Amino acid sequence: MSRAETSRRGGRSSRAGIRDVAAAAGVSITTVSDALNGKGRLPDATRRHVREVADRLGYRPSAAARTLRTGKSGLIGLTVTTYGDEPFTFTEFAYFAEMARAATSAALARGYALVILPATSRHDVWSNVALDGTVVIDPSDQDPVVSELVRQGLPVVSDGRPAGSLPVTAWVDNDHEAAVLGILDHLADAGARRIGLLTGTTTDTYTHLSTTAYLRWCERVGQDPVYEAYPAHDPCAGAVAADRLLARPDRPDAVYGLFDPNGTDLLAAARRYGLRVPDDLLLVCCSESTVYANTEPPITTLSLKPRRIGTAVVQLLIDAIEGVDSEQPVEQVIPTELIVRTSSQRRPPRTTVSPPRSPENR
Amino acid sequence: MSRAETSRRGGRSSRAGIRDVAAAAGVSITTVSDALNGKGRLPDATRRHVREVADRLGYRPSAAARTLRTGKSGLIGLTVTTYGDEPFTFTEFAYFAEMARAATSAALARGYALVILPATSRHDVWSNVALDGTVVIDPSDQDPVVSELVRQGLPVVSDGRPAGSLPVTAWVDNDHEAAVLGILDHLADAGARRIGLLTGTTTDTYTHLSTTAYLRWCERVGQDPVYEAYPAHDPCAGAVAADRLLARPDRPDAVYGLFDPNGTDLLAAARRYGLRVPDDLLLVCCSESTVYANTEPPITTLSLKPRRIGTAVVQLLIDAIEGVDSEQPVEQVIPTELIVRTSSQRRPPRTTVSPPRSPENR
DNA sequence: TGACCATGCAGAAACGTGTCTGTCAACGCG
DNA sequence: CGCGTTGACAGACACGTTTCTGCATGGTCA
Repeated sequence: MSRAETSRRGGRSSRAGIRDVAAAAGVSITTVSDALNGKGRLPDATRRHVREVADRLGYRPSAAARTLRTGKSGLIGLTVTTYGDEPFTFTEFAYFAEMARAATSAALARGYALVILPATSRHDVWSNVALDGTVVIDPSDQDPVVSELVRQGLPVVSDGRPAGSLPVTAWVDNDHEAAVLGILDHLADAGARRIGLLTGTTTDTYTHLSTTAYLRWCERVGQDPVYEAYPAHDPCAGAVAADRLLARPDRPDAVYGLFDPNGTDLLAAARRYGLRVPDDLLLVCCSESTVYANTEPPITTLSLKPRRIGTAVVQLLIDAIEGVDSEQPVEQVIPTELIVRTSSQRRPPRTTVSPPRSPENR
Repeated sequence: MSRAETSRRGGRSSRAGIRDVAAAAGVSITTVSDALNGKGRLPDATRRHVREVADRLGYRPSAAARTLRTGKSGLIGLTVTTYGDEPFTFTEFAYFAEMARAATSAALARGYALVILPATSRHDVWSNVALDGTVVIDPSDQDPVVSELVRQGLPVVSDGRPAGSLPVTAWVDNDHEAAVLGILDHLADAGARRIGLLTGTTTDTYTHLSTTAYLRWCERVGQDPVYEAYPAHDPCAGAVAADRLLARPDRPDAVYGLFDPNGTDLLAAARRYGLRVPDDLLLVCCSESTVYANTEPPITTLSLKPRRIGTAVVQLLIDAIEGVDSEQPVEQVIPTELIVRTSSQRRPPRTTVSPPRSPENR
């Protein structure tokens, strides 16, 4: 007791520890711990007394000590794949921003916090933070980071179905093939005769699945594929690719762009070539941005529902962390949403096509 | 030694600890720690030997134990102000996304990781994570979180100059008054006779400083202020406010919008009223989005340079954490950048639009 | 040859918490 | 009255590091 008092380094500099609270309340360390965590069997009077003393001393339990003892840190890693020199692209596109935001909210609601980590990092950064689990966005084939984490016994949940035989604990994804087929059918219904695709050169599963779905659709309906691919992380390359697509001799009369900026790029290219949208060219792109509601004309977009994905990923991960053997499948598919606007309707109905939605789309 | 061996809970489940490495290498714990951290005075042979054994065992030091011992976690909190029910708005606007991205990169480069935390949270989330310091975006007046953190002795650096007497360690901001004055002068030079403002109803310093700068400019040049204010977090309200501004009897012939979506909203409203941009209406808005390079017409934007701000904030914070008494001032002002496009030039320069190239160019 | 220092390494004390084990008193019951 | 049981709490250990202190050894110099 007096030892606990004097073992403090003389000064009052250090924050109050559990020993100080115990001494001030006249009880033992065990009682303090039990009282604050609601664990043991204590009379309410003691519990209240200890809590009041702790508040008065401004006691905050040490997160490091708690983590060391319990083995749980309450931290979840959030990893995004990287392109080029920048440590990560994070929010090149609105998708990541929305997804990360939803994931953070969901984690917070269950008492966890998110740590942003780069996929390509030296081990020192990763091992410097105690994680309970990790969310991986779009893991690449044979991702070494994922393998290492799984080897350490940490749960890993991925946004995007893992390529190859990546041993993730669970994953969440859209049905990209169904989404692309739906869009192509939608465009064909609107009168498109030759549908082009603006796609990427990267090998992630989203690009791959979408492109092969397009190719298979073309084969089925007997249309020659018309597409341009470009490195998706380079916005300038996107504008150039959009221009090239509309400059082709076999110019498409409808285009689906896989990436967020494709809409404005295609619109600008169409203007350069004197093509009217939707009269001469139908347009759809995959985007989470609200700007496409106010462009001239408004552009039909496919939403991957990143909010729902981010939430689902975190729920799955925390369930795995806390050992809740959820009976749900470890693979979860989130439906996409096609927001139909003027750009994909050859004969725009004079009624408001999409009812004025509230900003809150749940 | 044999005790360390048998004290492991029998199974091989647990990860290898420093004791296991020491035993396997035939040295003491001290030697292992020194060898891996490059601390003590050891012959290179021993150092190499220990490192090799550690690698072979897949040894990863426990971040929790290290944090508990050293008092440094390598974690930096990132807090953004919240509106309404959602835990935070994070990336309502591209600004936050860019800023957070730059901050993460800068932190990673110095061996730190960022933890996303909400400003309005119960203490349990905050005290569950051991932070070395915190970045606060746009702290509100008398922010209780900031006060609490400072009281605990943690460095706090804010993005946005702190309102009131908030005791932050340092802050970084733009010179918003100068930026607004520069835009107003730019618009006046382009021939604007009556400049309107689209502003917010919130009380953050950005909105406040920008609005007062506008009002003072109006007073100086003898123009009646023409502005509409709306809750900036509600995108629908922004569209409505833009419409209202252009529907006024004293309709402005130039508008500056303080928030990111104002550009497209104003453009849509102008179209509704048959106003041509820039002939009938000059337009500038504050945005980090690249979509304004490809709108019709392209819109002049003011960039707050969030990348530079995010980097500067983190550098300042880590300097404070590591006790680098930087001789730099604790207040750092980042210059803004006006990206002049067609929408703010009454006589658009003869931009050589790339002519429709022949389809044959490969 | 003894004093002294540099070198290479081991032992043990923290860091602050959660929790297992155990003690002590009171109490019901035969 | 003896004894098992239960409630309320204290003591002590473990979590896995970092680091302070200290011991042995061998070489150098007076």
